[in-house]
Amino acid sequence: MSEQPDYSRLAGGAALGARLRRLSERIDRESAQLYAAFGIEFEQRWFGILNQIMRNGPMTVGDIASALRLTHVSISQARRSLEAKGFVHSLTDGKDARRRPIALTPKGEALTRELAGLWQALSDSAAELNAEAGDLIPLLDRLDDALAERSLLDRALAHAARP
Amino acid sequence: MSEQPDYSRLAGGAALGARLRRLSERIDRESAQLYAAFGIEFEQRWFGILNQIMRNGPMTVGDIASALRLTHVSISQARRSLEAKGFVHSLTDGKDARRRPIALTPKGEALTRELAGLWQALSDSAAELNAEAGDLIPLLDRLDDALAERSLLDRALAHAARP
DNA sequence: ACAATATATGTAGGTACCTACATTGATGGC
DNA sequence: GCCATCAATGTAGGTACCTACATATATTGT
Repeated sequence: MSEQPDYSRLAGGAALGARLRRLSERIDRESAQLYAAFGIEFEQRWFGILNQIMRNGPMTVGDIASALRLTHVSISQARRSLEAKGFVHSLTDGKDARRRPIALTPKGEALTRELAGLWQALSDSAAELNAEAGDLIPLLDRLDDALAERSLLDRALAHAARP
Repeated sequence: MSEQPDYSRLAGGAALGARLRRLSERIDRESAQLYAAFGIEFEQRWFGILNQIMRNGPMTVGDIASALRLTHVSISQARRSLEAKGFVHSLTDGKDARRRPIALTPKGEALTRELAGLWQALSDSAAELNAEAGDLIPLLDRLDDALAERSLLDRALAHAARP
């Protein structure tokens, strides 16, 4: 079984989703390995949330979800695990009892300080990869825009109607 | 909560994994919606496997895994569900009893014929998106190459060592 | 005032992958 | 010939998301 070609690569557009997934899996996995190498118990899905709270102070589930363009469910689930580990706690909003803003605990603040170097290293490495790939990121922006303009589903329905 | 900016986009390299994941989730999800819209019970993860068998005839789990650059485990799990639905069946290899090549059943062949139009529509739509994004795919190739050259983990460890 | 509706959050269960480990069968050295 | 090792596949359990649905609280119309 010597060196088979990469068919997802050959397939072009047909495998676009698979390729994006494969790359994101790899990046998430290697990020996890980096934390493990330093003996830090950290889940990559926490990154966006902690990053938001560090920038903006306590934020609600809904606000974090729309900032990160994820569902509120993902944020809610991540909060539960962050809370279980003691890195965040929930505040109460005097005006609206439905809102329970997420805030860092002292332990959470210590974690963000401990991780600052690794986050910088990951960010630098990603920037390096982006440069070696010929500045991929602006094209991801444009793909986001193209999908916002017209969804893949809409496009595919149109193509399927008049093939 | 009017129109928040997309922070994963603003974050540049730091959120590269998250962005790739978000895009792949979206593409997978909308593909699933397309199949559902036509009342066809099809899981997107089956695509690469059926595509390989259609091109090459019966293939083993291991060969499909290396062609698609996925683990044998993913292929093995997908086989189980494809087999349960009656779309594929397992052959025996006279020379090596460990190998159990996966082959299409007549029902599986009928499925591939039924889906040919939708697959073409998805492929055309992805090509259209790729063009609107400024020809993203060659840059994904280069990102794959850059990671093969030196992993994100290696790079991040180096950056972390001398910040 | 209060029902109808909208918003914030949560739970259950699903998806497409993964790592770690187990099992079975082939193969090479002695 | 047979044991050690390697190769092909499978199982258990995990990850970072998701949709569909449920609950609690606020807001709006009459």
